Amino acid sequence: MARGVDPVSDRPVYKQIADELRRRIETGRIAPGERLPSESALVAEFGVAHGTIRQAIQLLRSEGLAVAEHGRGVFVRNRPPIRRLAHDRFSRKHREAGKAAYLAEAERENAQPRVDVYFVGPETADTDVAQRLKIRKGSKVLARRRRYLSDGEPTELATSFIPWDLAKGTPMTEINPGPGGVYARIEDAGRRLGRFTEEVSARMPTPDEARALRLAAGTPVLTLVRVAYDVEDQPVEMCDTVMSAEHFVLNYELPAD
Amino acid sequence: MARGVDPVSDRPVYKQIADELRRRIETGRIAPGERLPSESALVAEFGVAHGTIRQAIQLLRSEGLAVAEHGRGVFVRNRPPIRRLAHDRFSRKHREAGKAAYLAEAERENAQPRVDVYFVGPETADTDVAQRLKIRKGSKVLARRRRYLSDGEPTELATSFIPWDLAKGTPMTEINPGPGGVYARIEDAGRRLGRFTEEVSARMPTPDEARALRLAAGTPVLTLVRVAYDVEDQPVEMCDTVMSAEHFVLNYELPAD
DNA sequence: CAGTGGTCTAGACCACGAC
DNA sequence: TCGTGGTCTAGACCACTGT
Repeated sequence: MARGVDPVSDRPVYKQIADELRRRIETGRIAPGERLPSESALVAEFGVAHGTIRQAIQLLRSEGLAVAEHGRGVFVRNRPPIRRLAHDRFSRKHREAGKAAYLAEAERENAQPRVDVYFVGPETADTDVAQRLKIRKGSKVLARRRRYLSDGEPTELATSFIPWDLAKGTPMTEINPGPGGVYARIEDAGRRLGRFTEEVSARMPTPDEARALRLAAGTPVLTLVRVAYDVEDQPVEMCDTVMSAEHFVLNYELPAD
Repeated sequence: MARGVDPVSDRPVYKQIADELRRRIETGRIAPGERLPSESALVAEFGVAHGTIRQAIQLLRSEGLAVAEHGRGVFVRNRPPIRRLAHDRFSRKHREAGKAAYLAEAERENAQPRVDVYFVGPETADTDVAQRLKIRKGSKVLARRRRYLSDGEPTELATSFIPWDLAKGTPMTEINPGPGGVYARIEDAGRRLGRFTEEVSARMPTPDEARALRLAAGTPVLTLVRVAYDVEDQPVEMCDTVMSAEHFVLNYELPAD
């Protein structure tokens, strides 16, 4: 054993090696974006087996400190710039200016926005959707499944559900719902919006989500379920969102009374 | 190779085994809380090496589907009941009823609340704290570091910072700040609260956080930074919170205007 | 092509929990 | 004590990236 690892310590060797590499990253000795020594170099340096080095690197990857690229090397993760969702994201003034929320946001961030629309069409409401929209399970709803990208990098998967009676025959059923987005069309249909509720949580992504968001292993997702209510407090839309946690900080404001 | 795994497939064997086990979990063939077959049983069943089985199980653990207990076995994770933070968490009516936010919450959940106070005393503001409290970096602040538990299970780590001029000589500097909590004492000091902002994000825990919250490997944390402002919009407190993501759903309400 | 990370084997020994 | 998961070795071969 060459340097830094104590084979008789209680702490497993692979964790000691991870500690040492983590130290190098945190002190900037290996800067963000730089490559770690290759596995074989680390085998030589620490005098351990290939598998042990891989365990150490696996640990750093699960901590989100490093990303491996097959055939190229293991690199120190450079944290991408963070997007901030303001609490006025759904303010009427943006809708009236003809901007959907994500466009208003992208403009503020000077990022190139893109939306991949996966599916727009009728589906039947499952238990969760039905409960939140206060309709019967199995009722027809309009589903809009899409992926948002910023400067080409996927940031967010979103699915909206709108009661079919409200959506049918309107531009909501089109790929592009027009200026101001779906919320503007809901107001066009005479349902003035009153409030939104949002439920935020976090978890590890499913394999599908990790692929669609191009997430590195060990990156969690933020999940957000938003329900829009009209001024009579009837739910008119719900939106289920899965976000790459690294790209987002969600901002909220609460009154003290 | 016994069943289910195709050694010539593109998909690595360990992933195929993880797929098969995931299927058993998702279909309920192995119910939440139940034990998976032991590693040696799986070695026999799939006809692969020990290390390959461990890779498969590692994958399930990183997805949060299974937890390993040394010497006992690997168990299907049973999702714990979820706590919900209402948006009226900091309403004046709770404060006036003499309840700190977490107590009002625990009461609603019928859970046994506990707080471990790690430290209460003066510290100097770092860049982030100073910026949010609009004070000079290095200024003296009161820090209150604590851990919240619900029915004995740790759920949340929180650190509050209060400008020293506001806190000194008040019960805020005591372990127990009295009925209604720190926010009630801030109002006692003549700074009526006007609003709160909250910033929510998610990430993987540091090793320290994982230990203090007794997190299973592969469980992310929600982080929340709250700043309290008085009616003159001066910041009076900030609170940095790290929560076990499994235990929390954060609820917010947004106006449409 | 050489060098990188990714998968897999066969075996050894250790540490923990329950009986 | 026995069965469980955890660590580690030494070596093989594969898949991807760059030149």
